[in-house]
Amino acid sequence: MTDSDDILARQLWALGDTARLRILARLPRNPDCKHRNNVSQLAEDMGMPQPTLSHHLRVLRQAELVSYKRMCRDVYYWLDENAAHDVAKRLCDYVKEHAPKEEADVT
Amino acid sequence: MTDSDDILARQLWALGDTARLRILARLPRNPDCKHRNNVSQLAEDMGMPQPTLSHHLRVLRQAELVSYKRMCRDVYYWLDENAAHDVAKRLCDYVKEHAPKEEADVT
DNA sequence: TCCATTTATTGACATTTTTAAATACATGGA
DNA sequence: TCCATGTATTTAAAAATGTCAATAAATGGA
Repeated sequence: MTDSDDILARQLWALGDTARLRILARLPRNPDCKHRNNVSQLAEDMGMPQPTLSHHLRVLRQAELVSYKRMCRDVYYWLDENAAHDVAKRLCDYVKEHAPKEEADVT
Repeated sequence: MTDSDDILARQLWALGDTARLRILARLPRNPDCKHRNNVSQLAEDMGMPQPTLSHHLRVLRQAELVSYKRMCRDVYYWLDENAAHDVAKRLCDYVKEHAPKEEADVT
C-alpha cells in the first residue's frame, strides 16, 4: 500500500458521507462571490449549524477536494471539479493495475 | 439527497479504507478457484485474522462491489470491476449534475 | 451421527467520527 | 481601541467503526 493509495483511500472516505456530498452539490466550481455563498449563508441554506459545516469543509479541504479564498470577512469555498474527477480516475486505475495476472490454465 | 446518492456515498465509504483497498487488490476479477484464493488463504496471505477479513468482505458485499460463490467448503470472492468503474462514473456524474448554473454576470 | 474444515457472526474493547454548543480567532468599520 | 460580523477551533457527548478472540453455522467426509 503506497502513500498515494493512502491518499486515494482518504479522498474516497471524505466523499463517502452524505452530508459532505450534499455540501459539494451546493458549492460552485469556481470562486464565486456573486451569490453570497459564504460559509454562514451556506450553513443557513442547508439548515446545518455553522461549526458542523466548517468541520466537513475542513475534511474536504484536507482531502484537497475543495479550495477557498477569503474576501473581507467572508470565506468562499468551491469544488475543485478536476480533483473529484481525478479521484474517480485513480480509483479506476487502482482497480486495473491490481488485476492479478491470470496464470496459464492448469490442464 | 436521493436514495441513489445514499448508495453512492455508501460505496465510496466502503472503498475509502486502506484495509479494503488492499483486499480488493488481491481479489481476482472473476470466480477463480485455480489459485486457492479462498477466504482463509487470503487471510493468511495478508496476515489478517480471518474474522477481520470476513468483516471487510461483508462491507464490500453489501456495497455490491464484490461477488462470491461457495464451492464445497470454500468461498471464493472476486471484485466486480464494472461495479467499481460504475462508482467512479457516478461520482463524476454527481459532480457534473450538481454544478450550480451560472447566472448572468452582474454588470 | 460425529468430526474436521471453512466461513460468518457475536461480543468486547479501543479508536474514530459526527454533531453542536461554547469559545477563540480574524477582519474591518466606527 | 472597541465592537460587530464571519469563520475556525475546542470541547464534550453520542454514535459508528475497526479489530480480533470466541463461537456459531455450514459443508462434506468417515
